[in-house]
Amino acid sequence: MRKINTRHFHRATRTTPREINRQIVLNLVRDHQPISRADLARRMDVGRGMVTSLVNELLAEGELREGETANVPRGRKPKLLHIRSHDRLVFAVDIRFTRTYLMLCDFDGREHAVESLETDFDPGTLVPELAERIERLLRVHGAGCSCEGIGLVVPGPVARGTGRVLHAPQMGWHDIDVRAALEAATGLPVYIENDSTACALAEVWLNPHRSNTVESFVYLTVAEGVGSGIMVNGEVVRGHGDMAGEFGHVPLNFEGPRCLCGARGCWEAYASDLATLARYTGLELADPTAREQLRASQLTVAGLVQRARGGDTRALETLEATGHYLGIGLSLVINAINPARVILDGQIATGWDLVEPPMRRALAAHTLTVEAANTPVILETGGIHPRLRGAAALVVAPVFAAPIVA
Amino acid sequence: MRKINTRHFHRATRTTPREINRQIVLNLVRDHQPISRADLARRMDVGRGMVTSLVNELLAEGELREGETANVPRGRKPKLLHIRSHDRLVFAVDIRFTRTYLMLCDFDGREHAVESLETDFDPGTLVPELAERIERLLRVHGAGCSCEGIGLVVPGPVARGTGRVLHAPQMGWHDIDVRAALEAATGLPVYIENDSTACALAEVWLNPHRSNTVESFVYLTVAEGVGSGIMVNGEVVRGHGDMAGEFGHVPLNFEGPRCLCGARGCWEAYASDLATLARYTGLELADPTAREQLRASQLTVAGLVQRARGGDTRALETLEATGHYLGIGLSLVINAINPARVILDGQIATGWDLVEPPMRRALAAHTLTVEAANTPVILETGGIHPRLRGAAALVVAPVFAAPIVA
DNA sequence: GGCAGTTTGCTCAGACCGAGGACAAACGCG
DNA sequence: CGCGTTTGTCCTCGGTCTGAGCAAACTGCC
Repeated sequence: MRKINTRHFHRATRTTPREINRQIVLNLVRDHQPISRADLARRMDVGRGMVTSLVNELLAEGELREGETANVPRGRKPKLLHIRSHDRLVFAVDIRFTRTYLMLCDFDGREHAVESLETDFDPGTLVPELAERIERLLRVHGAGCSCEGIGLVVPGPVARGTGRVLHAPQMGWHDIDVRAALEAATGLPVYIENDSTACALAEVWLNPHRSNTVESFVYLTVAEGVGSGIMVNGEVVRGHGDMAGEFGHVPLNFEGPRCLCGARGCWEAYASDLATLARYTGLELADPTAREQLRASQLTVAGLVQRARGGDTRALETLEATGHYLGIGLSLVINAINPARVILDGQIATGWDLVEPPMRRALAAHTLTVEAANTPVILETGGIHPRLRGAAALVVAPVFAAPIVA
Repeated sequence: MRKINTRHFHRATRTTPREINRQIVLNLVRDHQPISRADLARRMDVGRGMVTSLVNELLAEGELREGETANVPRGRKPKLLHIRSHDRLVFAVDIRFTRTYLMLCDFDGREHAVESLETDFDPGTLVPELAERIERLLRVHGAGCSCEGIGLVVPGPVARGTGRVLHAPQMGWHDIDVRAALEAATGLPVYIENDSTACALAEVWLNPHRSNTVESFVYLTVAEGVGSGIMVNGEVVRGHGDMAGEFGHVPLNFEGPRCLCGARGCWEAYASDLATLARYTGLELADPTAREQLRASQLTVAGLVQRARGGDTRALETLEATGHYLGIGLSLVINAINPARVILDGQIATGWDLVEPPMRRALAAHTLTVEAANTPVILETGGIHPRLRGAAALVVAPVFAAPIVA
């Protein structure tokens, strides 16, 4: 139940019903392809005549494609409809601290080519290099195809209106307009979003397996830090200053250990991979030299899981502690948002059988109902890097999104 | 950008544009009344002809009312339009632990009559008594008026689909269907919601003063416990199991003091009125006899504020500590949701000048940007009980809500 | 009082689109 | 080949927006 904003609203015109039904057809084809016109008419509860008219429009626009005819036991054989996806290309770019990843994929998110490069923190160097690679990939793989745009994922909050990167401490970026720069350099439309939010969007827009009825979930990324993308009522939560989803820096214990952000007892300081490794090695997370030592040691959480499985009891205890803290942080997420599920991405997932029991115990202690405590946690198994999928989703989503009315 | 749910969607029909524009007219009149047809046409950017047609429909349905003619410097004088509100009555019912409040108001939320009764925990006794009082009030005050429905607010989560009260520990209710009972007893439509959510809804639907463009805020109620209603992207957050907004039981410090819910270090255990008083008196919150002692002492937070102003340094320190804990809890809310503002209701607001500085310091320490740390906190000054206004909003909102399409 | 200019509210033809029925095409089966 | 079934298209009808045109109402000025 939404209130109509009387300062900024979208009046219905003559063409509004068609825009709405057009998008419904598009989404029905996407979710049930291949599908016949008659089947669409049944699912939409309209006459076949209207479907014909809508489909013809979408075929003319190149959104749909008519495929083979189906074999049915009785009657005329239907011509099946598909989303036109194989010759529509999308670039996904994931800018990270160490390396920047670049994927060329089609409209279904199917990977065509992936490459990566060392991240240059200066946008003046990074953007031209990206543009050059994109142009080359398009020449090599994009024969006879159209390119719909570039999805760009950055490690920090992005201003929704302007597309400027507000704050990316890892890159040393403050209020940088990479989007406009890349758009100018390539001539393609660029969509930008912060990493966690993009992963949540990918879960909705580029996940062929899971049901589309889940309208609220939290996408949690546990790596050097803890990031989260929030989906509520079917829409991403960006917040007033585009700073929502910073669950990594909620205090679990305001008398706890120092976090990199300067505060005490942030969730990150307990449950991130760095925190887990620091606990195992006995190093102090807030100490820069200790962090350097940690990096040099080549120790990873995945390695810790292997050690634990190999009989290293201290590794096991460390992981169990991480599970406990993960549960306390999750209790906070669940008490706040009560999502239908939590999706977890990170190396910690490789040892989930070790981590989950203490996590569930902590969750049970800090949530109000058993249903909340049993909120499903789904491990991200994405073959493709989830963030690249998120970047691709940025380009795909606007095409299928519900029209804005009222 | 919302994805269309292909299992459950709302197709556009011939009448969809009119439904949309009808609601827009209704909302424009509500926000700018009194307003002329010509002015509506200008605001909507349509011809005056269409406005005439829409308005005639709304007049016939009794949603609008034609009032006096305006005095304008030039040209024909317009006939001004109003929402028909004075002869449309709404009952608001607020069921609380000690007493149950009952308000008769009009469609603008203007109070006509208020009364209260001792709360009987047995719905079999409470509902008939409510129905009797509602019938009597309608006889006395409702001459020539229609009654649009009853808004019912309860202290606990409500199942969105069925309207059953899932869990109201104060009342000893578990999975109780008060709504159906009251509907059967009165013959009026009953809308039910939990108290915090209803307060948030009232802020959107029954607040003539504040701008309607704020699409995300958190309504915080600090009393015996800490409750919260969350508004994000213009819609209330109920969560998957209708348990969202339980910020009161997020752990601030998992090694902290025991909370009534059984866990340790809940926000409630630090910042609720009971927690503040316990800290002042040195009593243990988790101990039932201490709680009884506290109740018997007649000490309130408002009283504590007076003592602090009178020079009681320990009262001042206690309030400042509460401010500190309030800030830590709010940092959590702000890191998670990043709302445009926080609305605060509770006795603690009477001493806000004492409480805010330590609150802001704690907020600054635990949020990532200065904008987030400076999130405005607005004190609820509602003359009418905010929860009664929330109950009334439940009846009013559906009339003005945007239609559901796609 | 009469006239010009302005604003409001209403009417009406035209265009767009959904609703629903009619019909040809395509196909399997006896 | 005819029958039944299913698909896809066509066409008319009615609801809604669109935009122009017009009468009504009002002020100010001559």
